[in-house]
Parts: sequence; C-alpha cells; structure tokens
Amino acid sequence: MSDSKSIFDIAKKANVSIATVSRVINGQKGYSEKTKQKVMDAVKECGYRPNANAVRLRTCKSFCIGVLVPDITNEFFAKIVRELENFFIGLKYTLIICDSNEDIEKENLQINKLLNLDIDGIIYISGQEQLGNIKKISSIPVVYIDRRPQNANVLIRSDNERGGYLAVRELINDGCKKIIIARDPRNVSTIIERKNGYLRALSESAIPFNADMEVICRPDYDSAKKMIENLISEQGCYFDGIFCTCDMMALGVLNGLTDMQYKVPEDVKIVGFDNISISKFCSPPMTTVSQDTKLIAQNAGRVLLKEIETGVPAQTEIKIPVELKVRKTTSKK
Amino acid sequence: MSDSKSIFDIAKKANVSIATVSRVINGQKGYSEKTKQKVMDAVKECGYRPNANAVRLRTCKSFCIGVLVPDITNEFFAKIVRELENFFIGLKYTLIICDSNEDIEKENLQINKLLNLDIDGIIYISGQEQLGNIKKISSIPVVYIDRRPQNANVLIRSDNERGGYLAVRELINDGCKKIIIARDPRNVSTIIERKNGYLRALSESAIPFNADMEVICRPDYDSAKKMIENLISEQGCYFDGIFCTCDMMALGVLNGLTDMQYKVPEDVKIVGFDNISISKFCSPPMTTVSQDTKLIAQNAGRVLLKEIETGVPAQTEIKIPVELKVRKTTSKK
DNA sequence: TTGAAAGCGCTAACAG
DNA sequence: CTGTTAGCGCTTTCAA
Repeated sequence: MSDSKSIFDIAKKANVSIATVSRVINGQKGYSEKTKQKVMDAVKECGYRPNANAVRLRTCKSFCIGVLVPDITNEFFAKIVRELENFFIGLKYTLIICDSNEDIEKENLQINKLLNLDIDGIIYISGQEQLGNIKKISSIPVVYIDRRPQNANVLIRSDNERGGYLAVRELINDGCKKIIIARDPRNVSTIIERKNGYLRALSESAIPFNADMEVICRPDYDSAKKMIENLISEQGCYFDGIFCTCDMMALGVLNGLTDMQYKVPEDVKIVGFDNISISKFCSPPMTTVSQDTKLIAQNAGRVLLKEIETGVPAQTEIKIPVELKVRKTTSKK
Repeated sequence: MSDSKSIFDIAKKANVSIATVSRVINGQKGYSEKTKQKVMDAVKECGYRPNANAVRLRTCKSFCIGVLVPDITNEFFAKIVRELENFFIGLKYTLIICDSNEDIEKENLQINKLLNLDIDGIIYISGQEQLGNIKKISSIPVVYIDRRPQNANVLIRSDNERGGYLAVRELINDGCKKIIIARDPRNVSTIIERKNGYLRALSESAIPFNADMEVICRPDYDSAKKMIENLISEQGCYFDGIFCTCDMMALGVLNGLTDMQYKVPEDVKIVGFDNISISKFCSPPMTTVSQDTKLIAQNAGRVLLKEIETGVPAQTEIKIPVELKVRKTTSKK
C-alpha cells in the first residue's frame, strides 16, 4: 500500500478541517470559492488520493461490479468485456472479471469471492439457466446479457430472431430451395429465437419446414465437421443452404463440405452467427450475423448503474439490433 | 452492500470478545478448542463473512492485483488471464483485469484507477517498453509476462528462441531449401528471439542467410496476405518454406498463397507461432509453435505472490518451454 | 460557511 | 487463553 497522505495532512496544509476537505473532494456544497482553492491546491501538491477502502467502509459501498463470463477466450464474450470496461473506465466503479470456463463449481467459487467483496452489482453474461447461488445469498442488482435465465429482471441481448431471419432470407434470396438449420442442442433462449427467425423466413417464402431440415449439433468445430460428413454420407447432399447457429459450427460445416469436394457457395451456401474474426479469415470468408457488442455492453452498464445508484429495481428487456455481414459463402458477387 | 452481521454479533452470540473472534477467523494461536468451536458455530449460524473493506483499511492491504492486458480479445492473452484467475481463485487476492486495447491513453487511465485502489501488485502482459506511469508513482511489485521491458526485475516468458528454432528445423527436415521469415516489424524481445531461433536452425544446417530472406510485415491477417501477394508478384515464388512470427500472419500467408494457386504444403510449407485455435481450423491446419499459457500464468502468480507476502523484491527471469504442433502446412504425412 | 466528533468493522498491541 | 481498547481514513450529523 502506498504511503500516501491522508485527509488530515490535506486539512492541515490547507488550514481547514477534514470535514471541509471531504466536502470539496466530493464536490458537495458548503464552502467558499476561496476555501475550495486552498484545498484543491493542497490536494494537488500532495498528490493526494482518497483511501478507497476507508471510503468503502464508511459508505458501505464497494464500488465493485462483478462480471461473470462463461468463456473469456471466446472472442464474442471478450469483446463484451472490453466494452464493459470502456463503459466503466471513467466511472468510480471497478469491474471484477470472473471467467468460469463453463464450470459451475468454479463459477460458484467466483460468486462467493464476489459476495465477500460486497460487490454492488453483477453482470452475468450468457450463464446458467439459474443464477442460483447469488440470488439466494444476496439481493444485489443483476443484469443478464445474452441468454434469458429464469426470473431475470433485466436482460440485454441481440435480436436473435431477426438475426436468424436475415440469415435465412439471404439464403433464399440467393436461390436456395432447401435450407437446413444446424443448431446448438441447448434449449437456451438465444438458440430458440434464432430458429424462430429461420422459420419465419421460410414461411414468408412459403417454404415448408420438415423434420429433416433440423440437425442438432454441438457448437464446436469438430462436432460440426463430423456432423456434416455423416449427414452427407448417409443421406447425400439433399440441401443447398445451411444456417448454423454459431460461426464455429459454420466453419466446421464449411471445411467438411470442402473436404468432401463440395463447392461453397456454388453447391451449398452457408450463413453463420456471431461474426467472430475467424469468419473473416476462413476461405471463402463466411457470411454471418454480427452482434453489436458495444451497444450490448453500454446498455447493460447503463441499466445496472441506474439500479445501483437509485436503488430502484429495474425491470426491462432490451433487444439490440443485429447486422448481416454478407461475404463469400453465400453470394459469389 | 449486504446487511450482514459484524464481528460484534458473533462475539455476542459466542459469548467471547471480538478479539477472540478475530483470532479464530484468521486462524491465529491463542484460544482453546472449545472456544474455537463456539465461534465457528456462531459464524456458521449467522452466515458471517468479514467485511473486506474493514480488513483492508485496518491492514493497509487491498488484496487486489492489477492485470494489464493489451488485448483481451486475443486468445493467447485471454488464456493467460484465465490461468491467472485459476491460480488466484483459491487465494484471498482479487484480480482486476484491465484491457487497454493497445491504447496507451486508456492504459494510463487504467493504471491510475488501479493506483487509487492501492493494489498490492501488478501483472503486466506484453506491454509497452516501459511501464512509465506505474513505476514513477508507486513502488509495488510488478511481474512482466511475455515481453521484456526496460528495467524489468521479473519476466516470465516462453522460450521464443527455441520456438523459432523448432519451427525452422521442422521446415528443414521437411526438405525446404529456401526458408524465409516473415516477421513483425517491432523490435520487441519476443520477435527478436524468434528470429534468433530461425537463424540458429539455418546455421546448424549450413544454410546461409541473406537479406532477401527476411520480410517485415505487420502481424495481422490482411497485411500478411497483401505482403505475400506483393512479394510473389514482384519476385516470384523464390522460397519453399516460410516461418511467420505469429499465427495471424501465417494464416494470411496461407490464404494468399492458396488464392494465387500455390499449394500448401506441396509448393510452400508454413509454420506459425502461438497456436491460436484458428490455426487448427484453417485449411489445411497450420503447423505452429504452442506456448504454455498455464505454466506462464502459474509462474507469474507464484513469483508475484511471494514478492507481495515477503516484501523482498524478486529478480528473476523464467523461460517456459514451447512445443511444436505439427499439422498439415508442413508435413503431408 | 465551517468544525468537532462519532463511528463504519476490523486487527493488533497490551493487559490480565 | 482471553478481553479491552486504540485507531486505520473517511463521511456525515450536529452545532456553531
């Protein structure tokens, strides 16, 4: 801990009481312009910075916000974290980033640690269906990002339904007649909504949906590659378009098709979801749906901050627009 | 802040003094087994958790460690962050992750915020040549990861020289006769060492190094792709092997070559560096040098912790072994 | 407009 | 083995 001056030193140097120093520092009313100057000068001269722990103890506020991330090595989540930091950097709150690596036990450890710090609020990104531990022990404000858990009061997330819709409309516009969806097996809100968008685009073009048009697949590269290879070797290539609920799956599908000598986009067109950077760098570059991480983070920060500072429980659900990034896995133009 | 009990409540309930409660909680000596039990029971019953801010104020320790990251969306750095969290999760320290997005101004803001928190130490990942701000204002322990800055006392990093050596030896073993190096323009220690490994592998096989074997290129996909396309259109494909100082460059080179109808690995073999996941998923999968993020993080944590707890300034440099991941951009086997 | 003083929850020195 | 007490640095009430 640095051996910095205390409020007493400033008071002495400025020839005022510590109460006055405190008032000036915190920008309250109740002092003359002259006094203010004296104090400010002393503060500057001493390089004085208030002791954060004393302030926290006294005010019963930690000015800390816990951020729970399921996977910090996932670029999408990392971007949200970055934008959250951008939002809070100028404010007096400190973010405590906690990566759970999708491990419930680890997440519970993290949550307990956060609780010990008496954090003022929590931002929970794409987590479990229920934030069991935290709501039981504490009643601090929680803002959810991405996935809708049970009993969420505040949820910030992309317009997944529209994302799915845009993706599939692009395939339809490009001439696809038989479009399948490769979806993450989890029944989480994000995935369900994306599928709903897929269905809407189909029905809008009067394309019927059959059971053989939905393929369940774990959302990683290897699973998707294997899935597409199995599918084709068993049933042949009975489709000309495929919408994948995330980019990693889309990439596995792309490479699987290429390995089996199918041409993308000539034989099959593909659209992914997330716009992770790998989707720009694969060959051909992937058409995908981009989520606005900055807007997501800003909204989450804004709503949480308001709830913390006003003490009024928020109750809101914010849908952030998505954008279709057209690249080479759909149109050849 | 939660309305939790204080040490007084526990003392009352257990019929002892607050000093005794404190002793038990902190696992010190000086109480009977019976007393201990009484206290523990009361703690449990009340769900008592010590007020972190009171402890910090009283002990003049924040139990916070700042982690400065240049780019949290970079998978390599994100993995180090994850492993740092794994290291500290069971300990009483809290990590404050700060992404600077490679922006000096933002980094300075972050550092000032950290200083206001009276953090106990800093882990500085792959940062600027000089950690100017922090060393000037404060004298807390700093551990550097990856890059060697000026005046570093503690540096943890991969064996970059050996990484470069392994990469190039692989190319040589695969029959390459003319191996060029595409390197990041920055004269940072990591890059210089990787090039030294390249040179050692060449000289070991008595391959002379000429100026036309070194190409400078910014370490991103687009720059690398453009670089390789320009190089070949101007000078032809005068090489049969290329070592790139990072995977993103290697990927740009791979796709550039493929676009120009060269075959990898038949015409040109490529090795990258970092083993980011994209290197597994590109086509063909990239041979690359893998860094052990877990060991890097553990060593950084261990050394910093020791310095914080003993107060003895550390002075050490630890080299973490690297591993060559052979994939399809070199051997066809 | 200002100052004196209480007290946030805790640790540790000292006394017994 | 246990208790009393001072005080960490700050905010805030109350009095002037």
